[in-house]
Amino acid sequence: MKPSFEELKEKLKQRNIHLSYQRLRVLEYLVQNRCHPTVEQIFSDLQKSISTLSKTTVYNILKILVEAGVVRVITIEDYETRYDIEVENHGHFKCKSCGTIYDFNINFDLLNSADLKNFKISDKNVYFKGICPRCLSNINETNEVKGD
Amino acid sequence: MKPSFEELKEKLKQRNIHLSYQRLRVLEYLVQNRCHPTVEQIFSDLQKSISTLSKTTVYNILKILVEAGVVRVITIEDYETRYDIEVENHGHFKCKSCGTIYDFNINFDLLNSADLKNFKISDKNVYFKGICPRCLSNINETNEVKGD
DNA sequence: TCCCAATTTGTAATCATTACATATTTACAA
DNA sequence: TTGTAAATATGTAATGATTACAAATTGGGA
Ligand SMILES: [Mn+2]
Ligand SMILES: [Mn+2]
Ligand SMILES: [Zn+2]
Ligand SMILES: [Zn+2]
Repeated sequence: MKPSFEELKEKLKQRNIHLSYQRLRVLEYLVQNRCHPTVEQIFSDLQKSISTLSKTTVYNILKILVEAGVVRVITIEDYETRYDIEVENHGHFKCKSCGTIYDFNINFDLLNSADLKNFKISDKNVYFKGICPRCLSNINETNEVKGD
Repeated sequence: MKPSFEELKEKLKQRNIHLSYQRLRVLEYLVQNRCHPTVEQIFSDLQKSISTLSKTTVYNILKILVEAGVVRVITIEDYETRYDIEVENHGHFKCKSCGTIYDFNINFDLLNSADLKNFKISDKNVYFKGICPRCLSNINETNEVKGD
């Protein structure tokens, strides 16, 4: 878990993926910004320091990184695709109030279903939605009421 | 589970949602087609018998049904939104080969994570991907090889 | 240095979804 | 039954994310 930039570079080299400047910067961005950013966030942030960057390049690179297995796609909402540098199994919780996506650990071994006995499973995603503790306490403060 | 058309109509009445002809036909379609159809599938199939139907209407109705809690949105892939008349907790498996989305039962009580102790959870989605038994056997036949 | 292939870039095309104005239907009172 | 306002449906235009594509740039080996 928590793959380092160096480990990821090594993994890409092993898969014969050339480490161009743009690819390294996108990879570095994802390592440093584990908030599950959108393409727009990655592009607009990186463009500040790479003025020639094209959004098409960001799309291309993300596709390559996903195919290489070092990035995973998060589709909690049908209107926004997000990207995660952590590819090991973990759950995602999206707060409906502030929009933050939290990681959480769950025992994926307990997720076995007899119904899938003869299926070959290659990807597992667990998406929850609700209200995060920070927003819950804000709501309580606003209402000036203690408890639920 | 397996909500009947009549039960769903009753549920909508209770929520003061007028049962217009188009709404009933979309509801009926979802009850009869539990393959998790896309808007395009619902629209093009229904248009055969409702020639004046508008795709905007299908979008509007699905939005209302989702808000009323009788339909759930499935976002396994970022490029296609699907709809499910079964809103009780269950998992979804998408076959990467044939595209079929299968339902499967899992014990959602086991899905608790200590990390979410103070979170208010309102929606739980479990999405798996892989190859279904039918496609697995087709692949084996094609290769004329037994076993994996 | 020169050349070829990989990579990046910018623009145009695609396509699902939404916005919005108009048409139709429904509910209900007179 | 008729009139009227609100709800619902329709059709078209606008939006916005993603992809397609051709041209420009880069980088490594001969
Ligand atoms: Mn994550
Ligand atoms: Mn289902
Ligand atoms: Zn929050
Ligand atoms: Zn299949």
